[in-house]
Amino acid sequence: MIEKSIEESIVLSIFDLSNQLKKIGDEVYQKVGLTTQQWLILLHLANNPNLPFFKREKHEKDLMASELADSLNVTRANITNLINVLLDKGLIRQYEDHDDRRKKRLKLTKKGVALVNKTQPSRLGVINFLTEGFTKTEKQTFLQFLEQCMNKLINEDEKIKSFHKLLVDRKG
Amino acid sequence: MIEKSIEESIVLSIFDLSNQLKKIGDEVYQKVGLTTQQWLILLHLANNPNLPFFKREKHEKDLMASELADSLNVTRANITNLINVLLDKGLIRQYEDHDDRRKKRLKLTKKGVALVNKTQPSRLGVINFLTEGFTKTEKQTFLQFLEQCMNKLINEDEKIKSFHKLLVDRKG
DNA sequence: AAATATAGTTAATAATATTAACTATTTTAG
DNA sequence: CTAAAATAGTTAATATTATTAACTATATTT
Repeated sequence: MIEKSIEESIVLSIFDLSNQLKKIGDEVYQKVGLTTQQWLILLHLANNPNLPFFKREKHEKDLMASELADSLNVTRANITNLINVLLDKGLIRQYEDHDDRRKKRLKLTKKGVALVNKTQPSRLGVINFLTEGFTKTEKQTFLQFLEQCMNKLINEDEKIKSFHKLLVDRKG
Repeated sequence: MIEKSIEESIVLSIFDLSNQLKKIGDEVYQKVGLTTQQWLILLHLANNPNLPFFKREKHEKDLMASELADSLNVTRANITNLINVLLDKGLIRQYEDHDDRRKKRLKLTKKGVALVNKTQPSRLGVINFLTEGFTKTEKQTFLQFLEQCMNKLINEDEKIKSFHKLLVDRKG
């Protein structure tokens, strides 16, 4: 019998919640012909300051595909495909970086900006509805908690893998 | 320019964190030939009390495929595939419900139980490491927060869709 | 100057999941 | 009590989402 644990409950709930949010997101964005991943790219190009990516690192210049790959935790090849869809739809445009001609930087078009602006109120409406009833302090603690988890996952990679070695070494 | 919002930061962080956790999970479970989804099924069949599913509803009898589909938020057809892999690996077994012959109930085999037990310490090790440094009270508040979000997503479906109608109705 | 690294793309393919159609059984409603 | 609807599971075809590996072009390092 596995024991109750707040910590495991939290992690499993985060998983579940993220899943549900993604499902709902997919349903909504489907109406404008996008997937949640494509949508996230638009949010990045809109410089949404609430994205964890922008909390980790500041960006002066427009983003490029490899930075999006980093943030979304997928391959560059995958980003190429996602970007092509957004280009086709005229939501973003691409231009070459004059300082480094390997790089292509990405920017929302007017149409892209308009779409983000149009959807932002209903996005925030849902988000505020979901999270209402907690104090600002509680929410801040909550956010710190999430950010700590993320930092550890990113910066203490080796420590985490050491836990898993227990599993693999004495297999069977 | 999109404004800073704790609430949006939280939601985007949950998304990001879940993603990272899934990636790490996939890496680890790959070593025993499983995916994160297959792993989650094992956790369900082990009656892990920390799964949101078991907090929402109590289950006396062994689970069946359609209940897993509910919990994982995927189609039954998908569960059939996932289950077949686990059956092939001898980690679970299936038996017919005598009261309702449409139903097939699922159970961990000895091998399945052994695998869950073997991996639980390293899973909990990582989880405790990630979440350390917060008080029990803070963690409880956090969990309540997550559970509130989930409840609203599940029970107040219509309210949420009403936000999105803003988006679709005045399209363009 | 040569070797290595970075950015992006392409083609083939893997994985993950969905839809639709079907069988079998049970429940509901007239 | 029967006909219709609902539930459980499966199968086959397909969609989607993502990865790997090989490649070009450019920049950086040694």
